[in-house]
Amino acid sequence: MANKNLPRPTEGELEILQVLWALGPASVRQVNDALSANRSVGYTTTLKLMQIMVDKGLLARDTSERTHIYRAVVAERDTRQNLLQNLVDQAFGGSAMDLVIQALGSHRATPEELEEIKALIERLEKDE
Amino acid sequence: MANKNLPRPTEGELEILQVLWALGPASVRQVNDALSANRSVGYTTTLKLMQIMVDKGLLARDTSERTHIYRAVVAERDTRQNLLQNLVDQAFGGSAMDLVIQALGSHRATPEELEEIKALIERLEKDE
DNA sequence: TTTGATTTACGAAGTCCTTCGTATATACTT
DNA sequence: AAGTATATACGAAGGACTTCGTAAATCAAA
Repeated sequence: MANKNLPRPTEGELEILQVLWALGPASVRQVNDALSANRSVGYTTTLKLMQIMVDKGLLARDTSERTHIYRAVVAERDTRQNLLQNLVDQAFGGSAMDLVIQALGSHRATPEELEEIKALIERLEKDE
Repeated sequence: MANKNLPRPTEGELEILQVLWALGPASVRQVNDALSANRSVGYTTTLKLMQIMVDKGLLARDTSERTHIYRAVVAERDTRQNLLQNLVDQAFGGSAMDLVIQALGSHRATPEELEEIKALIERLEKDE
């Protein structure tokens, strides 16, 4: 029975998760190549971080071949949810709606996005 | 001209900022008492953290009396904005609207809040 | 086969964050 | 005045995070 009380990923770990969410299961080499497209990072740095993430339970790996294949254990949506909840609690006094209002007010949204949000609100109001 | 490139506050620093935003300028004793209402924290721990925050430019202090009085240099709204932007960049691929949609969909909102958000959207649509 | 490339494992350095003990100075109380 | 309480300053320990060097094993190429 897997323990689902996984730790919140750090910034560096989040970068690796993004890559694995995009690529699916991948080797250290593949992840490091993807990270290297954005910034300079040593191969063993990426390796070490991914090994630590396995220890933490954030990643799992297949070691049946010489080149180990890693995959994300945590889902992107769940991770986003945890980080969101964390920010709401820490900086918005627990009010997710305060966060929504500030995000809406300070970031440019396209008309399509605004329509999508309106539709979502309609649905929420019906559920009440 | 003050340099406004202030660092992102840590979790512990954010707790102290919340207190100072609520109380206004206050002593270490007052801040520590407020923090102690929620969790056990030593007086010198709070003192040290607040001194570090002065070094970083997050707080300013009046040392004209024996008991120094500290105040937040950064505004609550600006800090929220920075943390929000950070989360959007790190976990939502830069899309603030993806964040809004996830927050709306996964947190309970009161009808009043939904009305407020709808009104905000109406205003945004007129500005387009 | 020998050489070079790739991969994993291990450990250690450096930084940042949190926490607290101790020393020193100042104010208050009796 | 003596002793107690309160405040600041300083340093250091411990943990977490990031980074990388080096060693050992495996594979590929000359």
